[in-house]
Amino acid sequence: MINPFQNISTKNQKKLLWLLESKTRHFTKNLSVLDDYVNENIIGIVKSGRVQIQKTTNAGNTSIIEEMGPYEVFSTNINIISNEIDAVCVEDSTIILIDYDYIIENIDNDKYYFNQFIKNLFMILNEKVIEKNERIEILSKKSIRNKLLTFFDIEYKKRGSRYIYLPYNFKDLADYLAIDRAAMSRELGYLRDEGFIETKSKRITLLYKHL
Amino acid sequence: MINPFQNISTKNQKKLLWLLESKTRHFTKNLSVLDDYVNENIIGIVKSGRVQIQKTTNAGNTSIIEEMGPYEVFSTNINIISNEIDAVCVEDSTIILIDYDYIIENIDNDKYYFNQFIKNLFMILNEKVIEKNERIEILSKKSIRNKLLTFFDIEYKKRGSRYIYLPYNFKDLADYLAIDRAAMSRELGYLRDEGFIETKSKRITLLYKHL
DNA sequence: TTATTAATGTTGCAGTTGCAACATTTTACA
DNA sequence: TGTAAAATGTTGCAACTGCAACATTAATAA
Repeated sequence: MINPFQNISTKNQKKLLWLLESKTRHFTKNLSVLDDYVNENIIGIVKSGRVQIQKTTNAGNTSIIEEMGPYEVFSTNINIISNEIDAVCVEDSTIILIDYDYIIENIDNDKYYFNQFIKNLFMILNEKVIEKNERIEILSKKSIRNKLLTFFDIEYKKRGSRYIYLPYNFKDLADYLAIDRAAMSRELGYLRDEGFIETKSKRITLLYKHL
Repeated sequence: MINPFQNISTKNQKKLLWLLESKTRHFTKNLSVLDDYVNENIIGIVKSGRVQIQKTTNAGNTSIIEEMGPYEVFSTNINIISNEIDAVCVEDSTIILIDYDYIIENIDNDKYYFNQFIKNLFMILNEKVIEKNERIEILSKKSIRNKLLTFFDIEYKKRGSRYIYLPYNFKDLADYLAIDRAAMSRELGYLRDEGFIETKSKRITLLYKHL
């Protein structure tokens, strides 16, 4: 995880935030962060607390897409794909809000801290693109089984371990894979029966050779 | 589309490319651009010609994910998700190749042209993320009908027109939506029968009210 | 023009999936 | 510890979808 302020001194951080006319706002638990900025391009940096990117289905169910802590970055562009998706504080939080256009249109290109900040954001975006690509690769598979196996493959390659610990529950995994939870549970059962995997609580063990 | 060299003079472009130790390579038609750089993070900028991001299925069929002309940017990180995907020249092309790490690790942060270049890349990445999000939103829908309708919605919002001209064929659209072409054709037929859309060659007209 | 190939449309069918409903297990917390 | 709530497992069923095979139409080049 890349800190958007890495290689920028505390003193310069302040200058930077002033230069970009950023706003630091406190949000109490359950408040939506970007509600007041619906049609703007806002970059949010979590200073303290925790923010969840949530999706609310038309049935009224909410699911968690992502959860972020201090110095993680979100934005309308990166995360808020549709009007079903929102950024919500799950604790009292302090968020730094920066207008994307202020970054792009700023002409003070000679400030070291400004350029470093953009470089950091560039690196963060690069990571986000990779994550999005992973998800697209999974979602492009046409069966639940292939979605699961692709997910396992990616996790295996990332962590280099046959043990996958889910940092969320199976409902959230099903949402991530865009499949029905019950159908996923059924397919996991088949994979278990066929000896491909073992599951114990939130840990999945990959038993197959061809990895 | 953002030119990665926008706001950088020709003279400074040369300095930049030298600073980043970039390589400008010529590729004849049908050559793979990133074959020699499989496990590296390479950014490619099309200088002349055309490059396609292609996917080859295990059955040996290739489909086009994206096509790019002069001053469009691709990279292993952004495009080459899996080893099924490759960047291939469809014409004789000249490509500028830059190592991602050279950009990140460069310490000459005081060069105007360097900072401007990163800013440009940041904007380009931002656009790519938006595109990826669009695709994820579509792929997350559970039925072919909803995938199509979501695709229509996004196109309508982007272009503001009820006419959608496909810049590719229906097979490529099916690949983009990650659905079977025949099943898509069937569903488009239903949508036609139910009066939601009209199709004429590669033009789709949206007839429904709730847009 | 005509021949050939590519693109698109159509359809039967079997397998997969979403959905709903309920059972069981785990977790949270009073 | 006990109890309620949440998470997970299970299953029948109808609908959807992928697949294959073939028909039709459009595009391309000789």
